Amino acid sequence: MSDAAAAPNYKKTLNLPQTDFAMKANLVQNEPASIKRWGEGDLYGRLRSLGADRKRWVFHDGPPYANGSIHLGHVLNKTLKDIVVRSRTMMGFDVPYVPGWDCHGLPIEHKVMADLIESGKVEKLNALEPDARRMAIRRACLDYAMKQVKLQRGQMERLLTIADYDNPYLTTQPSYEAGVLEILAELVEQDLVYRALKPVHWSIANETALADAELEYMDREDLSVYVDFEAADAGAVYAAFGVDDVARDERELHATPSFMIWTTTPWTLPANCAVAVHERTEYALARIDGNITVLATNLVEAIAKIGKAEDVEVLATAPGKALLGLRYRHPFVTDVPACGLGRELDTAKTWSIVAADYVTTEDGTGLVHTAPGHGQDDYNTGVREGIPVYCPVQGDGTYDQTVPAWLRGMDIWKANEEITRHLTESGHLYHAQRFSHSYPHDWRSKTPVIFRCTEQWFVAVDKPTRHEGKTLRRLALDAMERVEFIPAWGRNRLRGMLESRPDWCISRQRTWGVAIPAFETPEGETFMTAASVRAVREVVREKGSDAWFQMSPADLLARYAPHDGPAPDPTTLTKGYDILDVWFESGSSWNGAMRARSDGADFPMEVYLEGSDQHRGWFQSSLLCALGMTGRPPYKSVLTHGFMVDKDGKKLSKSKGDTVEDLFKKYGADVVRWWVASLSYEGEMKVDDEFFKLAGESYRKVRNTVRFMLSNLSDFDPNRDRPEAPHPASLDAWILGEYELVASDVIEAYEQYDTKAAHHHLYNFCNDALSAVYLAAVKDRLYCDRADSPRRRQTQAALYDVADGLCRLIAPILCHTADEAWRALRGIDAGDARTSVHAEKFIHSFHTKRDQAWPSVFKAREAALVALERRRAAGGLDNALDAGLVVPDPADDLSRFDPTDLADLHGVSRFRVDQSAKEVLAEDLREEPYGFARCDRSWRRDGTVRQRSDGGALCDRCADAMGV
RNA sequence: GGGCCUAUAGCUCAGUCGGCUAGAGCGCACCCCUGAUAAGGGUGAGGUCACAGGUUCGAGUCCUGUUAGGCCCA
Repeated sequence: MSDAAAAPNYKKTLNLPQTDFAMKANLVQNEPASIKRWGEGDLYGRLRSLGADRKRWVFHDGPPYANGSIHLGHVLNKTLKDIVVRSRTMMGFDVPYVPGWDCHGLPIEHKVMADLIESGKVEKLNALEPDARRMAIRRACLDYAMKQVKLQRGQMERLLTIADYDNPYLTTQPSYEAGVLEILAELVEQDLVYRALKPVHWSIANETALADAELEYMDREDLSVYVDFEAADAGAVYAAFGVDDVARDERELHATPSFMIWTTTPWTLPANCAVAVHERTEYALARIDGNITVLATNLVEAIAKIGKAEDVEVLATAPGKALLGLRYRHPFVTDVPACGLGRELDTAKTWSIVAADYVTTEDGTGLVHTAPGHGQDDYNTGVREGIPVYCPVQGDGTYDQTVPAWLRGMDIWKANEEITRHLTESGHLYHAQRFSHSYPHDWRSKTPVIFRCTEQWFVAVDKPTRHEGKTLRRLALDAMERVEFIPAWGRNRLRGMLESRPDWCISRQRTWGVAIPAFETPEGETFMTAASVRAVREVVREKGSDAWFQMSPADLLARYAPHDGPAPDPTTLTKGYDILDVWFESGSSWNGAMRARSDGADFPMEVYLEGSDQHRGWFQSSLLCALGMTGRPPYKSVLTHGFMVDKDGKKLSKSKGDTVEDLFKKYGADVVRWWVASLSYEGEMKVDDEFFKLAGESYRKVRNTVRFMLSNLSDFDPNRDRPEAPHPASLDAWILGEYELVASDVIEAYEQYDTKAAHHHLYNFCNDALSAVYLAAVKDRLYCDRADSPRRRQTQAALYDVADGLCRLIAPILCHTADEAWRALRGIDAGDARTSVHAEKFIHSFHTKRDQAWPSVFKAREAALVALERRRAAGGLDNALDAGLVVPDPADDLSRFDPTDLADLHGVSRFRVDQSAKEVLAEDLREEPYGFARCDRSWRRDGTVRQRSDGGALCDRCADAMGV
């Protein structure tokens, strides 16, 4: 009975772990096999066919823009969506998921035009008739967009997302375009669509409006002028500064004050209609070399210096708020036409002081020259205040006939000098100087662009709709109360934007999009009614939006029925060439994609899930479109996520870091998804190579845990070997109970879209409950018991159930690994593409009965492990199997448990309960007077160890297993 | 400049209605095992809860301000 005796090598007699499920995941190679298998087995189609008796839960994909490779933002968004879709499916819902792409719009047109210019084809193009030219551009755009869709689709599939990729919705599909025009018709019918002026960047050289992407900012030197606008009512100005008539007399303030403005575009002065101040800025009534003028207090000194003034005095100060409503006289204009289509004008406000919060005192005078026809800010102010949106500049850069005679027909750049000279002569000019600044230029002609008002189409948000007579804004604000926002602050954010948003400008002067089907009569009247839009819609439904560019007005209106109302003779009409804002298109997806495919059944959708930038974009455009047509919001819930930042929390630079494809190659999609699931997506998320490495390590922990379970089930057949339900005090009952707790936590987390919590619970279950506790404890019986011992089979049954349940729980996140593991567990043939964990439901419970005293066991265990560690540190007792534990049990909780189970739970050879003990005693079994020998096979110390017939020293259990 | 949001251990995150000594995991240190082995296990050290005020018997939590950062506007 000596430990040192040469004993047979028992390793081969153990039931050691065995599995084909590799420790090394090799995701880069194996994930594509899963994708292929899911495709061959038509997983998406099969999930739909499962859905016959399931409740439908419709997820609606926001369409990414079809341009370029997907980036980390797409990875985040698509992974979160996929986790939602897969988890809701496994909860037992029918969750269709139609992916979409936003295919129209400027970025694509821009790219295509740049390519055409580069390849020299643009000359040929320009020689074509306008419609033929537009069609040539459109064909090139469509071609480009389809390539991008194909590229992105492949990358999204590589991310292991499941969707109806063979049947996506594209904003270029005729049926989709018809759905867009349907909404437009509904809005037109309610008289919500109107035409009005709006400032745009305008290229004089090309006589066209430009988009932001077509601008290049270059330095330019302009004449900047400080101009005095004479007050219309001197007394009112003094009063605003608290200087009453008595005080004026006393201080001999008889001069008429002026308001001093500053501008770098003197050519816009003829269009001046107001002066803006900031309500909270302090303004001074100052005397500068005899002239009394109003300007921001903290700029008085600097401006006096610029004009080389010698005598400067601040007479009084007042907040900007006090100046509001004061009138002034334009230095050379006496009449402004009442222009500003679509809005009532308040002519009394022309040439008065108004408030604007963009006014600063960083440069200028603190009083901002406001020409609503020539600037975005100015325009917004003009619209808000009801002052004219006056634009006397024509497309060729010359003034029209509404300006003073000396300016008519003059080129605006020449006018800069002329106006300055005129102001000098009339005594309105305080100072003029050259000023160098960054100024937008036309990217093609390299000439400076101007802001100029053009006619655009708008959707009114403050006009009554047919839905209880409420305005779109009112409907939208009301809807905020009914929609669920995750996180909740999304509601406030959207509400704030809805409260302050202007009417929606839905037109663009472009080619790549759905044309606004407006006609013009020979008299210059616009013809667009609900019926005419619907007539065109029917043509578009069949032939696509190309029809607008290919067909005559008469053919486009062929479906226009007489009872639709009087219409102009179609043969006299000409077509308009504005296209719809792409946000109007994507905002119609609930109709053009989802309702169209379900006969109207899939509305409203359960959830929209996009980045927080979409509060301004898709969440809002979808909401307005849906409310306008149906009176209802298109979604029940809005879920938003934040953006990626670098490891220091700074904005992510586009050029830095790995591409998405690099990530798939370096880590595999499951690791990337595991990382995404761990993020606090509601805020900013830090991204760095280091985090993917960490995610890889924690992924491996999960994978190894699953692998260990699988490897101990190689000889287990659940149909053949499953015993009765485990005893409540057994380890197996404990782990099944733990599984049920984690399943409940994880499923609840999925329900609440809390991927981080799901990730956390899953990882901790693998790491703690399984790896550190249960699997460590049951190793001995799995390895050393007779293969078919009831105790071993009991544990295998628990392992099988837990592995089965766990594979399902991780499936929405680790969709490749889960399927691979689950198939290994079930022994599914590699060629069988029709079986997948993703078609299964979550397992909530095994109806396990657990002993109430388990918490006491783990409380005692904590103390016992500390005692054991102390004993080890004291020296001589390194191997826990040489140790025994004597544990106090004052409440008599532990006696119901099997001492062997408890010993296994602590990794020791013997566990004894002593009700009277005060503290845990870790004893060295080698010092036992009776001699606790070590079993050569199980390495445990046990009173039953004896020399056996095969020459080894074995415990009874091992002797039985060996049959000796 | 405005709206919305974020800040807790070296890192990623919990922390409910304001209430015991602020918790996990990773990492780190030390140790064990060598029959999960490019694995597994144990113990331990880490925090002025961004900063400054305020409310309260009591504040990580509520209020105000500041700083840093993000999204959207301007």
